[in-house]
Amino acid sequence: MQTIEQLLESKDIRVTAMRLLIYKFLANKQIAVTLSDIENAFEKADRTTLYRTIKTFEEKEIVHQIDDGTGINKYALCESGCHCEIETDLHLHFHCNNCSETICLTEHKIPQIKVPEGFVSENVNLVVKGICDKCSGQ
Amino acid sequence: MQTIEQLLESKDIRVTAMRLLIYKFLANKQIAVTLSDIENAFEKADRTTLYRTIKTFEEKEIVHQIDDGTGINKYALCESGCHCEIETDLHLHFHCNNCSETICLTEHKIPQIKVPEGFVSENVNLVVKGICDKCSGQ
DNA sequence: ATATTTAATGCAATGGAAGTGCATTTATTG
DNA sequence: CAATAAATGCACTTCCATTGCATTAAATAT
Repeated sequence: MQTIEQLLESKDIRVTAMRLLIYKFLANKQIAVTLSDIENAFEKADRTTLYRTIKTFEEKEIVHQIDDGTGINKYALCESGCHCEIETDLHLHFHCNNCSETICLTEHKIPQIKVPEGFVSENVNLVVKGICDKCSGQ
Repeated sequence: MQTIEQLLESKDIRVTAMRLLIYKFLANKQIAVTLSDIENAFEKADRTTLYRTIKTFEEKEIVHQIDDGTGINKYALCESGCHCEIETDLHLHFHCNNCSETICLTEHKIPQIKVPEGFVSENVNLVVKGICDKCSGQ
């Protein structure tokens, strides 16, 4: 079990108080969050810092960005074993039309998609929209 | 073979010069277009008109909106037999990382996606990114 | 330990795209 | 031809993403 500090260092990310806080915030969330979500959680911090922290995490593959079709970028921590850079490991995301939450369905891998002759597939984005378990249970 | 006028009327859309032009513009494109693309093609027209025309077409199921992950909405004419409102008929889209064009792969239907217990799937968005046939042929 | 260098943070501003309210023009109906 | 309804054009607004630059904090070299 490695500490967050060790994890960041192993990815060549300098450890700062802000980064630790943001990491912990993401770790506590089960859902993908927007920059605004983070902003609201850290009102004392500047939005640019939060933005750049997330971008750093993304580059270093600590988080992955999710485009769930709402037009607003969301982010979620990569899990251990989440090789988001490898095509065959992509999981899908579920966006709830009721509560607007976006959830990583990590265990649901995206099936191999065939593309026509001449096309080269590098990446796949799959978002299922509907009603999530919490909302459908009402 | 019905005329564009007849098509629009059959969908309860009033025929105007602008709408005919925009329809023809879309029909001539093999790729999905952004509002800016349309704007550039019709510099004399107001952006709002183009925007609302596209929205009208979308509501009446003349075009479908595509979210290809670039953050910019794109639109493409529905083909005959493109029942974009029916989940099982969804086709996938291909976004070229080289030329940034987005193409409807109408013949490629999206496989049935299983979601966990309690989740209700209403809609699926699948975008494959990579290199398109034109760019890979270089 | 201190100077030097490098990276992180904060502030201000910009730009792109989506969307809305209202006045005006154009088309449709009585 | 008058009355009504919809389409168009203009002016804004809002929201989010992104960048430049000055400042502060951290890491490295001396």
